[in-house]
Amino acid sequence: MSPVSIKDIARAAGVSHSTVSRALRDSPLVSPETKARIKRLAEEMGYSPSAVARGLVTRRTRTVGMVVTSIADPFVAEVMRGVEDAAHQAGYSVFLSSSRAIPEREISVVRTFRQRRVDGVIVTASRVGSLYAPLLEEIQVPVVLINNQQPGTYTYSVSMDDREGAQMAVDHLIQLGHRRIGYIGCVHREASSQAREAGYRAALEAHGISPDPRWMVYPTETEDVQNGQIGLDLLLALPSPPTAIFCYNDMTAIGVLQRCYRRGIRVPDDLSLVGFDDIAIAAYTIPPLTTVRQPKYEMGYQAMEMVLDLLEDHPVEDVLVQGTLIVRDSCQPPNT
Amino acid sequence: MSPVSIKDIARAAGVSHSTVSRALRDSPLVSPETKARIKRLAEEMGYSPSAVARGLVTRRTRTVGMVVTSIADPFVAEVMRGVEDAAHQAGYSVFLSSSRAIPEREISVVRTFRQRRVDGVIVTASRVGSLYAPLLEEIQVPVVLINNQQPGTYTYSVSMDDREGAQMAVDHLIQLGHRRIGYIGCVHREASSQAREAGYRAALEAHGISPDPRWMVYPTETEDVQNGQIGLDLLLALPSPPTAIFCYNDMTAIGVLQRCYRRGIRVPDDLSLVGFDDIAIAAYTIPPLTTVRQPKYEMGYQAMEMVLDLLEDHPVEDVLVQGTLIVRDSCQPPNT
DNA sequence: TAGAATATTGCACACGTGTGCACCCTGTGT
DNA sequence: ACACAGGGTGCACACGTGTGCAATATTCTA
Repeated sequence: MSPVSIKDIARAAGVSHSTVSRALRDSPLVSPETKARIKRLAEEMGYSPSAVARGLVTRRTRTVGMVVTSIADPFVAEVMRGVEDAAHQAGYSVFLSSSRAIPEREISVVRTFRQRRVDGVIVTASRVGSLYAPLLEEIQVPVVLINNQQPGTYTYSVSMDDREGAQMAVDHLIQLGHRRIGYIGCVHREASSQAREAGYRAALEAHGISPDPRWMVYPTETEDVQNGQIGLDLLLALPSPPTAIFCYNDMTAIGVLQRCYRRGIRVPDDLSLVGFDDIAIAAYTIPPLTTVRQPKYEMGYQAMEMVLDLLEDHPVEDVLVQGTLIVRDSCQPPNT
Repeated sequence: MSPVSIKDIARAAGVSHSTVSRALRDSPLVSPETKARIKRLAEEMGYSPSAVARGLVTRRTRTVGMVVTSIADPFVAEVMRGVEDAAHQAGYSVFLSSSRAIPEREISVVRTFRQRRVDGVIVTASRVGSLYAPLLEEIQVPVVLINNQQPGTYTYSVSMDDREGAQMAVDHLIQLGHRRIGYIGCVHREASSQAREAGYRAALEAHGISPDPRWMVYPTETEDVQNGQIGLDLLLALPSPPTAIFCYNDMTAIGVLQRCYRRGIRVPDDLSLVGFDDIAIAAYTIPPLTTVRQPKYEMGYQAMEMVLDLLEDHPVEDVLVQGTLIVRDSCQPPNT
């Protein structure tokens, strides 16, 4: 009925449970013969050590909690892959919870992780709510934030160099000959959107182009795709509309693509487009999307490694990763 | 340093830890006054009950393990959302692990879950490996398989009616006037691909069309997108190629779309296309994809609910969910 | 051969929580 | 005054594992 414990094995082997415990952990204190006998017995009896009992006494659960705003987000999914791989490799398990950016849910998620005595927490939330930060302090375990630097005693971060990435993207458009370039931002991720806009401006200014304020639009939809659709309409309504658009992210670019299709605008012939993130489908849009790749998997992997380092009191410092420009087919020189 | 326990509270309140335990669980055995006092104290001292200690004594961890083949799969992501929501609502937490269809990894994942003493397991693996099934039996907790019926004492399933869904899809094409309809299958998900093919044949036969064996192709790539690309080439090489194609799933259809774009074939003008799954991007492809929706979120939600029912010894039976035809813009009557 | 060093093993406690049972105290009924 | 009921509380044990220390058995040294 109930699973076999070391006591059961001890009884069967005619030794104390301490000896069994030591034997199974390969302690040198146990004679080779009894060790072998005990191990064989454990195998036969189908013994599976209880991580929960072990966690209770060692005060380490070998567990991390991962909070995301949306499980279905393709960006987040890649990060999760990285986290899970690194965790698995180190013998850790990961709890997954989504906060959906709902305050009460954020609270309950963090509280749950605390009760579960996770050894660390990894957060992939574009926006760490105001009441969220103190919560994370309270949990008393290492916290690593992805793409969200925050001042805090226990919180560290691995994040993307948004500014630099954006600059690369826009620079690419300028090299192709574009001069009027739009930017469709995102109001819900203020920090990163600002940083990308800064990179956008820097690229333009580096080439002596002074950005027209009307080129930068910030639709307020919650769905990125819709932001792209609306953003395109906004930009095309301008007296002399941009010949190229840099989008906050790939989903936004997909919205633009969609709207172009509806309006009969050809990409890249009539309009060039570059995205951000390089999510999986970006390679399969029509046309395939030129974009700035964030090393999502690696970011997740590194975040988990940071947690592990933190747990072993190794010195750790925040990580800033660089993006890569992935040139596909959504850009070409302006046609006039 | 170490978190406060009920013993600490007991000391502060001048009572035994038993009383604290009872007070915090709202036992009627404790007088209202002491109960209030203890609760206030617990609050002040920042008490957070240890789920691991509780799990040890109650022999219930309020935890489930979720195994998926790939975390990044958009289908899986939606299922996970459902599982996590239902779990959260019931006060359960979910461990996430990916098996990547690697046998040794599958073993290690299941073993880990067992050690963690999860109360149940949910598996979303298109293919439950041969050595996988006995493993799941061995774990001694309820197991719910998604889209993968398996005979087994402890395993239940919630799955999609592939045959019916496929039939709807193909019927739709026939109604539009198509007579030569292709099917691009998937060799790596044998069961579901066969079922969808069966639905495809049934639809054709119901309309007196006897399917040409050459209309059904099974590329062997591991990536669905590539299967679509190759599948299209195969079908178009036929003497009189199909005017419409039913794809194993949306990613396959996206591959077809991609290839059509390369080859200058217009969808739906020159070729009609229908997918399967209705993953999020299906609404944003160019053109938006007509497809059969699987209620992914609901399937995950139900799977979790089944686990909960099983844990309370409620009678449970396998679930077969029906798909819905989502008509978008990738189909139209044949143009000759 | 005695004493000491060493190799094995068991005892007992700890981790934090839940719970059956015994105990105490107070109030009530006769 | 006594018996009894019943509410409130503490004792003690359990859950499964890890570990310091003592105890025992074995081997080595002089």
